[in-house]
This record gives sequence, C-alpha cells and structure tokens, in this order.
Amino acid sequence: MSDESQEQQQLDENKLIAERRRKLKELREAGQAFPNDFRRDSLAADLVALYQDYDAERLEQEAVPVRVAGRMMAKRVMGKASFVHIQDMSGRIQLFLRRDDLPEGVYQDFKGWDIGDIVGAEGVLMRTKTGELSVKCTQLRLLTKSLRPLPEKWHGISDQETRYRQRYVDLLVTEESRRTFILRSRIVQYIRTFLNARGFLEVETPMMHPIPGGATARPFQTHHNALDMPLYLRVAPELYLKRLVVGGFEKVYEINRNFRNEGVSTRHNPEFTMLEFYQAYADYHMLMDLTEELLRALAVEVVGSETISYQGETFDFGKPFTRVSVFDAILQHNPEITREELSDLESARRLCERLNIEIKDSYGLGKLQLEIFEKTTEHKLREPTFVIDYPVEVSPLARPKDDDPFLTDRFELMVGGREIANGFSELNDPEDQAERFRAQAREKAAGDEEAMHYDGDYIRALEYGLPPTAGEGIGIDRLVMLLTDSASIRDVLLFPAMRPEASKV
RNA sequence: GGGCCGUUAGCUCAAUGGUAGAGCAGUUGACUCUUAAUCAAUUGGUUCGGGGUUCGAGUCCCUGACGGCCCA
Repeated sequence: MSDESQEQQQLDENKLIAERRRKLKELREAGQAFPNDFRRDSLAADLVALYQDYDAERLEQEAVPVRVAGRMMAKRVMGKASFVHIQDMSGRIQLFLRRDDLPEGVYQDFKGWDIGDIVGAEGVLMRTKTGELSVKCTQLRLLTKSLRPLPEKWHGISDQETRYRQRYVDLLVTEESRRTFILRSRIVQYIRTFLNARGFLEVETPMMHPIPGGATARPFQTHHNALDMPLYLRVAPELYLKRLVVGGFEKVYEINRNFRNEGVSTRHNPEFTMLEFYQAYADYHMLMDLTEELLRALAVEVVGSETISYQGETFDFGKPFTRVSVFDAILQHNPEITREELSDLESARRLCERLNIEIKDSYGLGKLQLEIFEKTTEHKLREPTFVIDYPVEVSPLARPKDDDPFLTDRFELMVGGREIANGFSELNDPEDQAERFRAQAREKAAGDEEAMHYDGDYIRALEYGLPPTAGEGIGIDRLVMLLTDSASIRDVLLFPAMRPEASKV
C-alpha cells in the first residue's frame, strides 16, 4: 500500500472512533495505556469444561482463583453490578463485576470501556443464578483499548468483501469462520502425522525456480537483482522432490504454497497449498490405496464420520472409491458418445467441435480425449472416484502403461466433480523424459504458455537413476473446502487474493 | 473475458422520482444475577466515484471502481 493510501486509511474516521481516541488519550494521561504485565493462568473454554459439574455451592466453597484475559464481546451494566463476556482463543467466559468487589474507582472506569476492548480479570469462579460459570472479579484491568467498533453483535459481518479483506474482524465475530480455520489447521496436522507415521520425511524445496516445472501452468516471473537473473515462483515442487528420491530420500513430502498466474474464482487462488509426496518402490495403485485410507481417516478425524456433507450433497468416504479410466468414464456418462469416435483423431476433433470445445491443430488424440472428459464428464463424478489411465500426451512426467504406451500409470481423484488429487507412477526413464521435455518445449515455442521448459539438471538427476517411484499431489485448499463444507476457496484461505480496496477519496 | 446482482450511519438493513429512516453500537441518566438485559433521552449521512436526464435523483440513464454468483 502506498503512503498516500495509508494516509487515506487514517482518514477513515468517524465520531465513534473519535470518542474512543478521546478515551485512549485519557488512558495515556493516567499512565501506561498499553500495559504488558498481566498474566493469565486459564483459558475460557478450559474453565467451562473443567468445572461443568461444579454447582454454585461447591464453587463457593472451593473459591477457585483464576486469571483470565480476552476481548470484551458483550457488556451488560445494571447499576452497580455488570456482566461481561470476554472471548479468548478457546472461547468465551462471563465475568461478574460488582462495584464493591473491585478496588476503588475500577468499576467507574469500567463503565467507560467499550465492546472490543481487551481486558484482564482476576477473581474466583462462581455460578450465576441462571447456571452460567462466571468469574467473580476482584481485579479488572484494561489491557488494550480498541479504537474501532466491532460489527453489530447479532448479525456480525454479512458482507463477504469485508470478511475477506478484514479477516481479523471476521475471525473475532464469525464463529463459523474460526471453526473453518481451526479445522484447516487440524487437517494439515493430521496429514503430517499420517505421513510421518509411515516413514515419510518432510522437506522444503525452493519456491523460487530458475526453470519453472512440475506442472503445466503459467508461472509468476520475478527477478533477482544481485544475481541479475529471472526467477519463477514455483508452480509445483515435483521435480525437486524427485531429485531428493534420486538422492536416497525414498519417502518425502512437502506441504507448501504453489503459485499459478491464472484466473481467480471460487476454486482458484493464485497461491494455493499443495501436499506432494513421493515413495520409491511403489506404484500408482499403492498411492490410490493410501489416498483412500488417508481421506477416510481424515473424514473421521475432522467431521467425525466417514460420510461428509458438502453443499447439500453427501459423499461417502467409507466405501471403496470407484476406479474408472478416462475413456470409460466418458462413455459411461455420455451415452451419445461412441467408443469409435473417441478412438480416432479426426472423429474426436469433430466431437470437440460439436461440444463447443476450442482446440488447436497441435492437439493429439490424448489431449482431445482429456478436453472431452473435462467438458462432459468431470463435473458428473460426485462420489469419490479415481479416474485412471490418462493419455501420455497430457502427462509429461508420468510413466507409460506397460500394456498401452498411449496411456500412463496415472490417476486423478474426483470428489463432487472436482479434482482433489493427482498421482502417478513416475517416469524414471531419462531418455523418454528428455524426449517429453523436448515435446513440451516445442509446444512452448509454438505459444503455449502453460507448457513446460526443458530442465537439463532434472534429466541429469534421472540419469543417475530414479528408483521406480510413485508420487502424488493433493490440493489442500480444495480438500479443506470439502471437509469444512465451504463453497468458495476464499472461505478456507485466511487472506484470499483480492484487488486493492477502492480508494476512499 | 461474458452475463446477472450488489455497494445507503461504525455494523445489520429500510426508504412510489418528492424533507434519507430503524435496530444494534455510541453519548447522558436509572438499575447489585444479566444472557441480543431492560427503561428514558439523544448524537450520527460525500446514499461507492464521475457525468447526465429532471422543477426535483439513494431511486432513472451513461461511465468507472470494488465485490458476490453463474458461465468460459
């Protein structure tokens, strides 16, 4: 943000903020307005859970002392007594304040504090007449003055744009949003635990690539000043991870960001998180088995059931996932398409024309089949389905099938009509890989900005010998969308990509 | 990139082309067990920006910005 627009942000003031600034000024005049010497000893939800079986009498007898802190989310003043809800990372707890329980003057000060202010409280646990666990306060301090009013307490923020742009406010007031991001963290945590338990080594490979590779996608380009060379933000970590398998790290994985310079939509963000893992002496069948096991366990871990509900649909991760080839899937879901017209270059071209698919002369039969699949079939695959046998033409890093060199040992996992994972037995024949790179380079020279570069060092690595290996990528954002029932990728990204805010001149 | 929809007080929302309102929040007062506390009074507006039509525009037209949904 430019200095100028930051200035404008500062001008985004109103009487409510002015009133709070006045209060802050008084705090400054009275001493340290931003103290950092209060220490809490308990979290709100922990206390509520721990003491759920204690009745009012028992709490009074035991007089459990606690120190809690958090943001004031509700404030009900009734003369010389008040109730406050504070919210911390764990949840909420009520404070019960009486003028005569607090040191001289504190209650009077408190009455001037605002919802959104951050306070620290000390007292003993009690249960109110209505049965709510509360802290009967003997000390109360304002720790941080909040200058901006929070959204309306009942409706919260309904404006999507504000929720995305000011996620800090969204997280404060939207329980659903908090839940989603906590689950996201648990999902990633679980995946790490799952892979670590199976002997995988977590690694970090470069995000800035001299030669972008590992996926057919447009990269972001940047420039390194000291080295005076172009660098690309990675579109995939694949080629580096396989170099590590060459180096003897036979089971590796990486969970981190990829960057693709493409459109923004409810399913695409320019930076997104990918899990990629590679296992030597394994093939794509083993990966499919592992993926089923992982998703089933994740559903139970996160949703509490092997059946998940997504945007009104139900998907069952408990039963074995369907496995069907690209070719058969097209035929099964499109009775009007025949085996013959799908098997011949010329008739496949005519089919594309009929389906309003834009094609180029350079497309071979494999690319045409994939285009037809994506247009006619992909969105129809709702229940978890492994689509297998992708054409070699559209799989430049995958191993050809032993019994059909037109196809590869590759699968994609579809759930709800969307690609969740992509895996294959790796192409470890350096001469074949070199030839495929050359074919990609020709595509690039012909104007395909998504085509791959020739990566000489990767070929060199393969020439040392990549053991027979299988590898897979799982889109974490889309997986989190599924498991948290989120309609848009922006709902599972803390700070989704947005255009700059309209200037408020 | 195309289509549709949206942008009004800090927030959530109203307002036949005819004086821009309500609830919450804020301010002042009352109230020592409340739960969206309650009661009384009260402050608060560049109606997203620019242009146009009109006696008169939040409302109609054009244009731009940002966002949402759908399609490619």
